[in-house]
Amino acid sequence: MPELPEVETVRLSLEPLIVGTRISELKALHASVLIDWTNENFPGLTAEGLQITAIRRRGKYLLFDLENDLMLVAHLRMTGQFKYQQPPQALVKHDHVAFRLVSADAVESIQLIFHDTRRFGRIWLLHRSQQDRIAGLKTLGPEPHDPLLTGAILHKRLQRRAQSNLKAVLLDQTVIAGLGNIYVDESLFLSQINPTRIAGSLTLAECDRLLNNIREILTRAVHAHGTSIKDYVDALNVRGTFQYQLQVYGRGNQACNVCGQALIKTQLAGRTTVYCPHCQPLKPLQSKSR
DNA sequence: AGACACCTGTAT
DNA sequence: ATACAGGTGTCT
Repeated sequence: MPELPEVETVRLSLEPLIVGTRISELKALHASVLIDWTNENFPGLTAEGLQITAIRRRGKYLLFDLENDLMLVAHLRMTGQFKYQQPPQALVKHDHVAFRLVSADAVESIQLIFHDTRRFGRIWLLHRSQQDRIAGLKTLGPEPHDPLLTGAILHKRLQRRAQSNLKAVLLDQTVIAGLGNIYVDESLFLSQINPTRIAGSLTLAECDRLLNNIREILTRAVHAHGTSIKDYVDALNVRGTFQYQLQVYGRGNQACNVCGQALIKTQLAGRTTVYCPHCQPLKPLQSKSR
């Protein structure tokens, strides 16, 4: 479920609650969800007893920095969720990893649960030096808001997969980090670019516009605390509200909010894709200029 | 590039 | 019973 805005919202909700706390217990309730690499190269190192010094985000990954150069890296995939529970509560179905945290003054006992119905999500415990072993993290493309990323650079990155569907290329995390099915469709709609085009066909001007609109959509979505269609909530069980601003995602066959024409629903790159055939024409309407 | 796999829940 | 879901890794 979660894309960049949802992961960022989880990060923002956790940051004031857990940074500075100490992990007193880390327990895997389902073995496959917690991947512990510390013993392979750093026998004896454990997360237990260590303080959480920061929580960062890279693409759709959450990075918890611990003392002693250890890290916890988490990916929520489709239905993963962190639950901050203070006081601690009884475990429920699909709770897979349980943290007990102790506040900096050692007074409060906090429970942090990784809960995931579909169990696609993962948490890695590793030393900083082992980060590159997470292939998806190592090969991650630029952050959409990286000031070094420009329309020209996006254009160049699209050229590397020039013959592929634009939709597929924007979903590729090695091209640009953090976009998923919702925000690709919304960004393309705002940019008036047809998702069925091949990536190599975008002009430099279109890449400038697209990057600006990706940033605009992601910024708005973070301000709205993400999109909650079904499962997604932040670490305090709060739903986002960006679903009320969606223009195309989930609106197949409905009327376009801009022109009133029926939105097209199709499959691209194996994913349901919705766009407006009038507002996102294959041939730009205004391309009379030269 | 595309199919399939990983899982479970929900809607039709 | 079948299709589909906010993601990604692997194998044709």
